[in-house]
Amino acid sequence: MADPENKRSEGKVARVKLADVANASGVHYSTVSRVLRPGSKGRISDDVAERVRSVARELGYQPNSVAASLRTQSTRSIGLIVHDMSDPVYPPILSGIEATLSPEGFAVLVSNTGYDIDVEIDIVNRMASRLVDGIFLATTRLHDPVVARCKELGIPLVSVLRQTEDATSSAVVNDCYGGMTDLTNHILGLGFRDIAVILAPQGLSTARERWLGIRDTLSQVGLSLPEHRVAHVDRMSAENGKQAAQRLLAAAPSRPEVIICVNDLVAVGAIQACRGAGLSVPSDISVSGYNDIPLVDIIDPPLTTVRMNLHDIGKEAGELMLEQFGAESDAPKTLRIASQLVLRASLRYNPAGKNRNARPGTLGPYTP
Amino acid sequence: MADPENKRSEGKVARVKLADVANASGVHYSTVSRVLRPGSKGRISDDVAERVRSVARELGYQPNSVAASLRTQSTRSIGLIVHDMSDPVYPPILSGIEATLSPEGFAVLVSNTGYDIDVEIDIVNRMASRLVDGIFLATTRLHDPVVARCKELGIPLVSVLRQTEDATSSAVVNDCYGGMTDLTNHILGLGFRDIAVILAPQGLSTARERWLGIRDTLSQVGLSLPEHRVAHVDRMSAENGKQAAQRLLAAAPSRPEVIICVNDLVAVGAIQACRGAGLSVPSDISVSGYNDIPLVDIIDPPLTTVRMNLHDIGKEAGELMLEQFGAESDAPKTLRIASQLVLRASLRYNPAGKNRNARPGTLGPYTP
DNA sequence: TTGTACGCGTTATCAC
DNA sequence: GTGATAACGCGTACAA
Repeated sequence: MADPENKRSEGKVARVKLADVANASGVHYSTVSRVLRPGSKGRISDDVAERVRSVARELGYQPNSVAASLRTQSTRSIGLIVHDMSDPVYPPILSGIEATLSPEGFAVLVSNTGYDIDVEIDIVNRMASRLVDGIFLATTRLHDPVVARCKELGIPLVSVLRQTEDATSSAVVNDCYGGMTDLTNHILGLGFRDIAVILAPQGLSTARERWLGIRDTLSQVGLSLPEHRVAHVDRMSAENGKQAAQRLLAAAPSRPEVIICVNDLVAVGAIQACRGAGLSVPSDISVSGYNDIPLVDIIDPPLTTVRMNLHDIGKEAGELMLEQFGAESDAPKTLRIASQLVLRASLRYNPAGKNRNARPGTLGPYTP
Repeated sequence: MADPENKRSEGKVARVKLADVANASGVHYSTVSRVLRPGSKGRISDDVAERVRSVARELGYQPNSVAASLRTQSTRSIGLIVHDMSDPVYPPILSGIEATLSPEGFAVLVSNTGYDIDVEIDIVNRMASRLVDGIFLATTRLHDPVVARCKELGIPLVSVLRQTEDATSSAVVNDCYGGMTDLTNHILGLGFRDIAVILAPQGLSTARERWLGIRDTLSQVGLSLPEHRVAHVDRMSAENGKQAAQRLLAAAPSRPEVIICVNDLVAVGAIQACRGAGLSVPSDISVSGYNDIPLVDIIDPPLTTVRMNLHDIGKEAGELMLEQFGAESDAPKTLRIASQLVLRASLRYNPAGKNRNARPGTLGPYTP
């Protein structure tokens, strides 16, 4: 049924190989190999090289990289494993990876796990079978069996976007801690004091760093969040964000001044929930996100968020991979790419927001 | 520098191969091959099969698919070529492709062309070198040298989302003509008569079909668009859409009742342009899009658009590819996947829109 | 500078 | 049923 081989041979155009070029050039095929591979050992006389090259071009010779791979034990292909490419954070990473690795002749094998760990393990095993030269893992958990499996298989690994707790493998991540710190400081600077958060499961470095960034910044000014100002989502979707925000609004008689959300989709859901509760954003309540995904600049209201430099993360991850190939056994590195605040209308300090249930403030004014 | 081979061998864990399993099992490695491959020729005694299998498991044998590929001339890998994965229409197609092809053991090689035709040709050549079993091309133009190149190379090709003029290769596309026809009929049914459009370059089947859908539907009720109601964008971005809409609004003293846009991003830009001109959408002017990309349901105003079933397009494309592998030389097929109207607030008929410059209507009421 | 010969790990086609 | 053996196309140490 699925038998590509048939079709290929049925293509009737027998691929031209080194031997064909060699015959047509009157030299041995090893000579052809040397000519066509820049950086092979012995030098070749210019006239032979020229003749071979022109014959190769004429015959339309295309190297068979499968045969080369079998010989060299390197496929010049690398895997990229993501939960779901439909999440807009991944495509820019892919293009960053391509930016550094395509010029080096690498191809990228992309696989979606669909958030299924068993699928993920299976993908790694298949990629190992295919002898990928390395794997970019965007799904890395703080404690990750998949990372362990890659080590076991001896496959060079670079985590992107997230990192393991022990940081024993290389990674390029966004500085989520710094990003959330900046955002929280900005929020405090505006005058907000009654703050709520919607968090994601703490098994990922992104989710955790963002939470720690908030918590530490608040505690520096003596603030801590009561339980009824903290909500959680299982997965970062708008729907989950909406429900979490509804829980927040129902959890206490007074509503918070601002909801800091773990990412943009959750924030979008939170905005919807506020609307549904008859609240206006940002007149009655403010909302912030994280990621700056496309279109959040033109939703209603435009979302205040934190932008990651995803393309750079991909580029740097590519560089790190190349380094791993080169070095004998480099110590694993973790690169943290800075993010930047993107201020938009969803966040505005409104001490006298209409309908606002006053809540006795115990804090003086705060200056950052 | 970039020398994956080093690393691999430095991984010191020599891969276990057929011969290793054979030694440990006391049989010949060809026997091991037969055992491990369901559907090989000769039958194997159950006890040998069992022993071999358990030894293989014990040793952690992973087949080397590069070696297998060299032998079978099939890599069970396929390419997916897109302009830019960041365009949200592509990821669902990828996951559809994976849905049909992963279970069959295929891996997907993804490449972004960055809208550069030379890069695209290069990508095809590289994929050919890698002996991909087939290519999914999402960039297909009505007259496409890349499609020709694939034919020349004898690589099975399935276009996704777009199709060539002559339809000489297989494709799975959205029924853009039907989708735009439905939308236009709906718009006419609401009472709209003074219609403007923003079109994309007609070198792609999607852009052309959408335009033809509009044009034919209008002409069926005796309408045709004057030049000042037609604008073009070079590329379908929000920024370009904004500029095109500005040109439309400046092109005539009266403004149109509705702007039908070639896709959602362009529509988003058009909405911004209308805002910028002091117009309210949809009170003063309506706007429609095409694609139903994420978040357009919650922008202001929510966008009326047409949804394509992208995941299905990918799935069917996978099926078509498998068919091509199986059949000797199937006649190329073009599958058209239906789309559906998604009605939202950006489109509302307002005969007496405030500020509206009346324009003498010469048409009676229209019933669809 | 160029040719020889071997091996990369499989699959497939022979024998036995 | 199972073992031996020849490809698959290329890279490279070694010989010439």
